[in-house]
Amino acid sequence: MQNRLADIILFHRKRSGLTQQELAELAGVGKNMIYELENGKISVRLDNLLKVLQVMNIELNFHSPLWEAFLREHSDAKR
Amino acid sequence: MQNRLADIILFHRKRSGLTQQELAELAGVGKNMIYELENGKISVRLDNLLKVLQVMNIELNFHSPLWEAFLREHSDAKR
DNA sequence: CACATTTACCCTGTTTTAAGGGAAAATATG
DNA sequence: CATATTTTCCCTTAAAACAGGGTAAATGTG
Repeated sequence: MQNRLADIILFHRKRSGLTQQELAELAGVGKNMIYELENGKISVRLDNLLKVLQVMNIELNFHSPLWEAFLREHSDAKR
Repeated sequence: MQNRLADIILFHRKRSGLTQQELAELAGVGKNMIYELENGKISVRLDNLLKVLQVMNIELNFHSPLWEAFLREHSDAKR
């Protein structure tokens, strides 16, 4: 389970009952891109990755101590 | 705050007191790449983005209902 | 075990990112 | 207000991703 991204993609695709080809078409990318993604390539383009994630309802998020503190400060305005 | 990634990068860079140039050098990418990242370009290469995030201690993670359920099931072995 | 489907992995041409130089515009600082 | 620093954005060249075709290997299924 070292390369997480590849696993997540594969796992979701299988669960969705899609072939690489079908997922590629749904996401609007090439079939090779899906294959490479599932096989550990990390030099893919971010926009393409995002398309694939969207199809399978996978959310992407960032966090760091600094950013969380910032968000906390600025969410006070909401409530 | 529509384009989150750009904001996160900018925010962290400023907090770190780095110029685009310096961040680029630390991450081992070109200066233009940092500029573009901070200005909403999302067709950057994932490996380059990861390098930048690492320098600033920003974690990247994925989540989806399916994946969380899976992790929960398999974390039982740990305890 | 035969057959159908899917995946792995080649190859080709096209398109795009990436790096880094340069210089004007914007911003910071004495 | 003058000057130094930083950012924006143009240009060029090289490297790499991308799409999609093809086919053998692997896997699934009757």
